Amino acid sequence: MNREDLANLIFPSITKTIEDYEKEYPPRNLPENAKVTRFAPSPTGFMHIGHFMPALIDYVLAHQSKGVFYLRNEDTDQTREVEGAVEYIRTVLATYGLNPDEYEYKDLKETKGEYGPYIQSERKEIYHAFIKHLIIEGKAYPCFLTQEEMDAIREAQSKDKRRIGIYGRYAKYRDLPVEEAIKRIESGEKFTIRLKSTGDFNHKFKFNDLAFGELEFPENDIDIPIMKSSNGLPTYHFAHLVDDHLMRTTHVVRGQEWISSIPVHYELFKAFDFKMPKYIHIPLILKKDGEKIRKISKRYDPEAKMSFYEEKGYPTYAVIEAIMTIANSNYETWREGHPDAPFTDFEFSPKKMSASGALFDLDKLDNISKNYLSHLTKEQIYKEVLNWSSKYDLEFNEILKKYPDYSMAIYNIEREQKKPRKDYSYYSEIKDKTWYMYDEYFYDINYDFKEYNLEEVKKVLKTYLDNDYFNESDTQEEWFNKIKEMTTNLGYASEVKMYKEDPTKYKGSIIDITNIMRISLTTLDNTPNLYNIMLILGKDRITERFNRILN
RNA sequence: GCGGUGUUGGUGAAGUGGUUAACACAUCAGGUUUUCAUCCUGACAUUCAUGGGUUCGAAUCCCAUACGCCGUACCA
Repeated sequence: MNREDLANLIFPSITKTIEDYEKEYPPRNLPENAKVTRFAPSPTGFMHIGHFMPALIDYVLAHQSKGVFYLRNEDTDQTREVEGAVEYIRTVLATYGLNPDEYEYKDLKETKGEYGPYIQSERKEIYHAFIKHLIIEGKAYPCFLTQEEMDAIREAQSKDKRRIGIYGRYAKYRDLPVEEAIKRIESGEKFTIRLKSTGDFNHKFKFNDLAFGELEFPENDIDIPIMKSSNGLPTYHFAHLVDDHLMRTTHVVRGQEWISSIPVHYELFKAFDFKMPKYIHIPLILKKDGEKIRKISKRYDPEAKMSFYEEKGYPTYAVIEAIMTIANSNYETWREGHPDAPFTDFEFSPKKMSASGALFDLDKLDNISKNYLSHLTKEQIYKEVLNWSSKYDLEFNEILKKYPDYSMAIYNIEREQKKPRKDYSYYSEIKDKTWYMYDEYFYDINYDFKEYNLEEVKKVLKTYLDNDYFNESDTQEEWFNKIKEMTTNLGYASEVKMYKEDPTKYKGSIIDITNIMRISLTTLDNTPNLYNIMLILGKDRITERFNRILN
């Protein structure tokens, strides 16, 4: 009996060879230097910013080289799989405009691309063919170590301060005679398939990472599992090898946490004599937690999840900008020179990527977002808030639908000018800053007139109404002159300067008068320009709101 | 423990032997304005983790140390 018998025993139905698959998935016919990238998430039901960043880079790289960006579903760990996860990933990608060129959406019964299946659990026989090949070649073997035995090994190694893993003398079954292995398998013993490593831990090799530059590692000498006994699916490492080779991936973009797996991947590719793709390991996104710095976590940091940005209502543009800024240090400078260019025009350079992890700065995001929103038209803002509120604030959504023009007028305050106001950073903030403009929200009001006593407040409001000062056709100057007139009549200084020169001569200044009016109309002492507010509110509302206080 | 990798202000960072150590965010101060936001002006690392060296000259080159982070699963 030989290794071929062993291989046939383990994979009786596998008839295709790796050469068959080579032919089935030939090199892609793409322009020179076109990059083939992939986004390969596990379907765990959420999207972490640490996954989104590589996806964004994948997309940029593929698109600016006229290559291919494909989506691969890495569902080899079915215990972690969550229903609807792929659908969710598709939605997030679509939201940010990162639609893959090749994919497989089971729920939609939609597939695109010639290099599928794009779902790992559907590629089982491909992996098996590759594993079978390895077994025949004597480069992989069945291992009968039980979980308990492995735990014991680990414990002993850790106690003796040795490297942990199944290697050297710990790899008990690597030289098991074929006959023996066959006997055990035939008797129904469980086994995993391990790589028969040929590496020497004391021998180092150099590896070039596009982001980190030259790295040095000891060779892998661990007989890593390549096929799980639990479900016959390959481990990540093996699936990476097979899929990225067959799908003709040219560039693998992934988080820095994978850097330590390079020796394993290096050996795996060597075992088949396949060319390795280029690797771009990207920095981790970190989080400052008090004094400590750690990897951002979905559990403790809401901003780790992409849903956070969606719920809060950050424009996708701003999120992409913020992440690009972290990803490539010269992005901001580029953006200054190309304010209207799509981000895909930016020539992404892995070399310009910082090697150390970056703290994600929400203040910076706010700033980017604020600037972006300030340059939208009132129609655009309205449309976006409408869209956002339709998902996250139905009540507000109803009000917006009821008063489109009115709402747009609010958003337009000091907007159509060279340097527009910057009021909002995200859509959920808009309601917080405009609620008082809507009668629907303007009830059960508690006014806080600060240092102004109610009698004085009433006097001001009454004077304004009695003189019928408000006229909707007044220019801002006319409107203001009337207020000045009232100010003087009531014994206040109509110019702040005058008041400052000699405060004893006046009851206060025009600031006090406008503030009293402002609080009366909005309950707030800081709002956009009062003239604009009043113009939008209109005479009836002004009268009604003033009278509310007078009575 | 072992392996890897990193360390320039509160944050993202530029910088590769000679710079006042860019730029942006944040913060603070002053000014403009009817408040706010905007806007304008200014401040904000004598110092590049620490200690040694090399050099006329170092954040930049070399060595050591410290610390951070990642990995070390039949998870990806």
